[in-house]
Amino acid sequence: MDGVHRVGAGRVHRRRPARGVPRGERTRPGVRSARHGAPRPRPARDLRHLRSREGRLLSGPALPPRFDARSLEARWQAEWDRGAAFRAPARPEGRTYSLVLPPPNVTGVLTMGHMLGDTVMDVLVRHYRMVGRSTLWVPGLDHAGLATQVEVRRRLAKQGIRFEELPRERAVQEIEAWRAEHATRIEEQTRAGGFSVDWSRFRYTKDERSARATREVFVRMYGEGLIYRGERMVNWDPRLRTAISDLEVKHFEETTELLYVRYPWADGTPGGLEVATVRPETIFGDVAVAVHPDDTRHHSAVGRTVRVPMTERSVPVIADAGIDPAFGAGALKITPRHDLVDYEIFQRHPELSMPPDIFDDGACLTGPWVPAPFQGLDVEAARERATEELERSGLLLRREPYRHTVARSERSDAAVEPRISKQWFVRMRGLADRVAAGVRAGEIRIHPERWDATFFRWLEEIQDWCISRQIVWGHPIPVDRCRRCGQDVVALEPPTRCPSCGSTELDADPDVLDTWFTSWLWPFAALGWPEPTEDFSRYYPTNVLVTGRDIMFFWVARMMMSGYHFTGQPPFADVYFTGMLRDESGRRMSKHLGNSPDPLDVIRAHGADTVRFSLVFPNPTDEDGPFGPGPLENARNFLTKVWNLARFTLPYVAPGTPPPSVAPVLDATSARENRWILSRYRRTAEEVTEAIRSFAPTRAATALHAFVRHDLADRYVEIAKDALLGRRGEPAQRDARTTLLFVFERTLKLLHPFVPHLTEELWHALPHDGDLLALAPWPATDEAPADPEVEVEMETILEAIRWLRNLRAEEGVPAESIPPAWIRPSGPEVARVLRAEQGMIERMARVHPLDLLEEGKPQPPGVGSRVAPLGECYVARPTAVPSETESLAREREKLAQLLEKARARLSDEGFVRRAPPEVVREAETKAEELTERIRRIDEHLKADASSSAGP
RNA sequence: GGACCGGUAGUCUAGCGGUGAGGAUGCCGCGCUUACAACGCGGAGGUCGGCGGUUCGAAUCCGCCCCGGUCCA
Repeated sequence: MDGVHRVGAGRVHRRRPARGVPRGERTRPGVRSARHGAPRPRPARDLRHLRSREGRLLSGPALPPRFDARSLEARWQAEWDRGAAFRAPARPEGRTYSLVLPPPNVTGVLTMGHMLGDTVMDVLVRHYRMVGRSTLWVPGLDHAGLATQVEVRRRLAKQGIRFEELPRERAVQEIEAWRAEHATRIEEQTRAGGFSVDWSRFRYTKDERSARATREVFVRMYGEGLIYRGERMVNWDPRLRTAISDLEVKHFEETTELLYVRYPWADGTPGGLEVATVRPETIFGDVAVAVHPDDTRHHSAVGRTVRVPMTERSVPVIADAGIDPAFGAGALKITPRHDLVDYEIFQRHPELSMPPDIFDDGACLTGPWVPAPFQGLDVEAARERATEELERSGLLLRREPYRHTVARSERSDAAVEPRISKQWFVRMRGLADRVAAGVRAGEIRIHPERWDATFFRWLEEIQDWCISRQIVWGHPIPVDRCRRCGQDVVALEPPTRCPSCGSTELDADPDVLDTWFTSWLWPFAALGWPEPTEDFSRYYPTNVLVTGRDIMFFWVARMMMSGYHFTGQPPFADVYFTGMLRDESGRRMSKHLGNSPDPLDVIRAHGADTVRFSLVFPNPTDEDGPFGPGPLENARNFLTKVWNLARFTLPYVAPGTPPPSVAPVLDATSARENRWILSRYRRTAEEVTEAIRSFAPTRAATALHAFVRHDLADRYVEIAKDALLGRRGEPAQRDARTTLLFVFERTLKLLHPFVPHLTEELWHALPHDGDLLALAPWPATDEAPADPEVEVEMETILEAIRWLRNLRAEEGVPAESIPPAWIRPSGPEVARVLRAEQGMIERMARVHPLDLLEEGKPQPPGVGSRVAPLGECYVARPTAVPSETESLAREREKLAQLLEKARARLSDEGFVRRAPPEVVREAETKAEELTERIRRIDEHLKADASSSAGP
């Protein structure tokens, strides 16, 4: 039976009970067993656990000392599935909360970065689900056209197959095979994380419905004039032989050689123009040499003609203000087909005509203008050959190393060849303006806000988007071209004859669409658009989009454009950008670097909850931060703490105890710690709720972590033990038990969005109301009373405990001994509180008896002392120990410095006159308090000196 | 070349005009205590990147510089 868990078979209902309907009979915690942890190294501990386990058996069902994350998580994931807990209702009642999971690329498997985003989304979704919203989280997958084709091409190359040589159909088959493998892995990874997506709504960007949406959008935009076909300068990837968009180009600093080449005068006069270039192989495409009109060095040259080196062609020298006179010798060769700047200059000079292309699709020299010896050479070879040739002919004046930026294709790493080419484009200006206006108006909010500026700048500088790709894998461009009259036919259904000439000879456009041309429709296409589906009408617009900053422009901005344009609404109300994870050596984790571990391995090793928590705490989810053993261990320790809190709580819950439906009602006679922990709980509930709703998951997790560890475990539980065990009478025991159960149960609810599996397990071990914690109501934040007075009082008490413990440690009081102690309170209020909780202080500080000294009474003999803000503290010394003079003197010095600072401020006229009165008063009080404490230290020092001088 | 973001103990962070600059982790000391050694208690550790300025008062606001990162050309 070892390791087998039974979770109340038949207790989990298929459906969430309709709201307002009384819930079914309360369930009792099931009996469960679990594998115990690995054998522990120290025998002493084993003994203790044996004892504790015996104790548990007497008081009811026990949780094992350690939890087995793997079996526990698998079990609850199965329960959630069985209960269809995350299936969004087709006809939601009340408010909805919806979002799409950024569909991961089928290119590979998920990285830890995906886990981060998914965790943030799940925190939001689970919270809003518990709040009672009808939630829909749509999972999906992106066909990632070019990226996937590159991966498959690489895999085939390893088998010695050239992708380009495969027939189109066969190529698509290969890619489909790849997709099938990776889709499974990606789903497995997502499931392992326990993310509450609605798998029944799963979509793929290349399924039939996405194809329809894509086609619809293209046809519509073509009709509106927002899509056009044109001959323009594009980024050409010569390795993949396709155009790519501006965003798919990355710039790198590289050092190459700058050549100074003489273009001889065409009329044979000696000399010529000195032209600097890093690309001598493009000389064959030159149509002119340009200089700046104000450049006096070249005034006489303008209008003359020079011979293009290595050719017999002559070209004019022209003047253009676009030339930088400081570059090289101030003269630039103009190659309009292969450089954007040159192209722009060319367009300003109608006297020039467009030359033929000198490169083929693979960037090898070709065409009528290229001399025979250069025909067929690739860029590298041609550059080398041209340099040699120039040198040989004496036209190479000099060469020097030159640092400049080189454009490379993101996918293939090949140097991008700017090239004039006929492609399909989307007109972006109007779309971008609508988005900018929407974001400015607050229709969409970006979190963290600091990314606004980056976002707007890009929208302002936006260029038209090249959407056609000369590859296999993608949605076909829905255009047919008439072979007879050349007319483009753009229609939803493939046409049979040309509408203008009637010809039936039509050729489908061989190109496919950029993958983002489908992805940008995701928030509504994933909900069924353009069909008027129930999901679309009820769950669109979505509430939030969570993703990495790296696709802010690729995807997020474009989704906003398409959302506004096609649905008339922003696709989501909030955008949240997560940070990037860094590995142990501080490098960013990325697919590219291959330094992200497989999430599935990490989850198997540590458990999904541990991984999730380590991703949100302590490093902010919206900033780059480390992921590795440190954060993981931290999270694991915290979860163990929660587990053990449950083990502690359970024995105090008598069989038949009802679930905590309301906060315990505690009057002023109830133990102070109970009122205190309720108040602290309330503040935590408020903070957690507020933080989640303001997209600050880390702040919420931090608040929970601090509350659980410091307030609940370290303080409340320790203080309340006596009462819980019944040593303080039955009413006190009842109060403590009710309070503990309430606070712990509610804490599990607050923790659930972060660590769903563990909390689900523990919640079921306690009295609870409902079938699944995942569907339980989120705690109302005003359920428990806030009691600021008690919080202040407890602070004083905890301070006293801390000072006494500190004294014990510093005076070398043996751990097992319980010495007498004294406090001389600094005021009546402190005295009142300390007197009221003398017993608590004694137990917690391990002193006995604790007496409060009145003002003027002498300090007891043989004690160690400290002067704390709340008063003087004394603990009997174990034996004769070294004088405390030294530490007291150190303390005095510190206080004296502070006092000096305070006095300096108070004697500053500007401060007294201009600072707000309450700040001045505060400073005065502080100075008085410090003076008093120093006076008392001085008294001690005097007494000490006289006593050590004595016998 | 143009911008943007960040720089707080060994590490990660909170604070964003008035605090004795919080917390986590790591480190050191002590371990009594049947929830927990994956733990408890205590401690040490900081010129808040540097220099100027504004202010009665600056980690916090402004300017310049240095370092790290990112985006755009």
